[in-house]
Amino acid sequence: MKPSSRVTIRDVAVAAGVSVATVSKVLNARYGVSATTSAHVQSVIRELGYEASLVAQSLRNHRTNVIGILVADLEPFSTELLKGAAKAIKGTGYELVVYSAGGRSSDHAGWEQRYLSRLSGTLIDGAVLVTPTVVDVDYGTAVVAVDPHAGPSGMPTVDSDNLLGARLGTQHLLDLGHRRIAMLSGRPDLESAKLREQGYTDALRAAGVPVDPALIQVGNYDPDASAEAARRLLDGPDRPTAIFAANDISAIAAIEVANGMGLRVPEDLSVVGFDNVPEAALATPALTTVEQPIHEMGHRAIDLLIQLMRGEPVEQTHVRLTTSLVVRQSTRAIGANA
Amino acid sequence: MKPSSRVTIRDVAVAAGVSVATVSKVLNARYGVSATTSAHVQSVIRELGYEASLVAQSLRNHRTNVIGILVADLEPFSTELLKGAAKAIKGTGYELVVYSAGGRSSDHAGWEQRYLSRLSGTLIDGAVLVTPTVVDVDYGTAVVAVDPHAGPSGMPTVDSDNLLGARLGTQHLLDLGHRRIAMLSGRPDLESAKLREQGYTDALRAAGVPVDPALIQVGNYDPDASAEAARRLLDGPDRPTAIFAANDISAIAAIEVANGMGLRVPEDLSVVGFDNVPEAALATPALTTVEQPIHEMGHRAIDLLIQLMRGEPVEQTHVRLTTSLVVRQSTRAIGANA
DNA sequence: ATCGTTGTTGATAACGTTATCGGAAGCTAT
DNA sequence: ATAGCTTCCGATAACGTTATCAACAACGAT
Repeated sequence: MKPSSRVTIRDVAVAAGVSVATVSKVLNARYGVSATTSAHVQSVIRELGYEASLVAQSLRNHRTNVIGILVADLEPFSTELLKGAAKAIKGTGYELVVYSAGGRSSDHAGWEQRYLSRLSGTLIDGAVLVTPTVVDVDYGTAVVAVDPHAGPSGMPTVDSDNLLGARLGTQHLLDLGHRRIAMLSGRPDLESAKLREQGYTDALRAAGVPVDPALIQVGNYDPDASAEAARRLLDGPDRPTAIFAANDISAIAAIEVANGMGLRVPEDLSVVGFDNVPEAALATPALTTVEQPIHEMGHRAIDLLIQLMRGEPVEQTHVRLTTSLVVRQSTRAIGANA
Repeated sequence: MKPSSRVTIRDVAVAAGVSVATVSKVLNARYGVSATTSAHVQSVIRELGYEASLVAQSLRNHRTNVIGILVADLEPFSTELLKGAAKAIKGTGYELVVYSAGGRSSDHAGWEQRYLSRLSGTLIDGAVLVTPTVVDVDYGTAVVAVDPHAGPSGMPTVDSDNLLGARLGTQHLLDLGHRRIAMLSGRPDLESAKLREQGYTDALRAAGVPVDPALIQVGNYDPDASAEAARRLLDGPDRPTAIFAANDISAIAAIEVANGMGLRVPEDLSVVGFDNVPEAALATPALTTVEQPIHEMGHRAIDLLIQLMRGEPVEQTHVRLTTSLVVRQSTRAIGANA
């Protein structure tokens, strides 16, 4: 009745009256143990509820059967990705560990490098990095980057067609008759943000609508910064009639700001987001947005990683999935009445 | 140019021309290293990109600063819980590890026991168990159970008021005039499922509506089993006009079955779910459901766990949060036309 | 009787890290 | 000059596990 400390392999050995080496052999079904001892040891293992320490195992054996998913934070995008990854990992025999330092990541770029150094070689056999900032390094382990900040490079990546998606989102607003369309852009240092902004300007130019730099404000993919940027956009004299936001979180923040200023969405202002996280559908009004197939991105990242870990040849190391428009209630034709 | 293997503390020591002990002292800011050596070692550390192995550290020091969240699978409920937990952990200095064996858990009950044995003592200082089946054991580590299968017992727990929630959901259907209300129940071995079923029967009895055992079918919290159960319910001659499902996944499965049979929701059949995961709002029609404050459950679980780990006195070891009804589009007054 | 073979078991090193302890060197006070 | 003190550094054990190798017994074959 004092199971206060872990039961180790040594406890099992003592209880069974054998050496730790023998217990280890039984555990790993190694040759060289008599049937009777094996049975006895197994019963002791069950009795004590012994389970080998993952940590000690992985320090000794450099192969664990664990895949790590390294995220800066557990926000909607990364948790959706987890669902897809979890589905992909079923039946593969691998286990999944998600690691997050919980927001401490903002202290410095290169968090993924630190996490990876801390975990790779021991604990995990391979890793999926979610929106990493550094991808040009040669890590020791098998690694796949999802939505990397610098775009596809040497490292295997999975991302989606940000350029197309931004064109679709902007075109949707153009089709509804909007001409003063603002952009709530993402973090300027990230490839995805650049592409989304470029898709926006491309669509405007193709439609013959001049691009007004004053209508592009940085929201940094962040709710607070986006709220401020939205305030700047909506406060001016010549207010835009629509906002294309670089992600759903920014779009939702913009809607809140608009409501606070007495503007109704979509009657007075149309808003389009990007990502299609579940929260987009929960917003009021439900958000029209550009969908990234996040589940599939997680699934494909795991598939690709497992191929790499097994040393199998991979047909393509850069997987790009398509994006599409999801129309909900936050957009409306200009001038249309309720 | 051969960073194929991990850079260890030994590599740093050699490169800096000191012993591993000294490097360790520098890393941990221990007393007994001159300022000049310390600076030199630190520069070498930066240069090599060295980061201490979490595994080796935790094997040696039994205190890591890592909290584990152990889940059977990464489905909507547990991922929502993660978001709340992630918020709670910010600024506490703890890191977060989510562990899942990826569906392998179904092979045997007691997965939480195995996971915990595998990780506790090493790697994690404390754990949050999500819907564990066994809670009466005295684990060695600090542990908090969320939504435990057997209801609150000796172990600290966080759950929500399932009984009240089920009454609310059923009452909503009664208020809409429904009398033949079916129940798609959960896994019979789980406390939460029992309470939800009891809330359903309580509400019916209080309204003077007889409970028909044929209208209670086991959906097991599982989409496939729920689809079958829904088929049984809707196939009969005296079809129910409403279904109260034990969770959102079951409810969504039921809606799909109804659609497949040519029944429209909510015109021909009203459906109420339980949980209010984001997927509920994404369903068509958007699901009326009983909300559990899942984010807050995750937050409170982490708060409680950290208190326990720090040995602080806790006011209450069993936290129960309230549930509430969220009305969306999947329910309608009986006989009402579109 | 001796040898080799087979079957079974245990002692030990190693994985990467940190805490403990002892020792070397430089200094001050006698 | 020597004793004592301080400062700095390195050797080593230990955490829990597994692979390697040696030891040992029993046995049949020569």
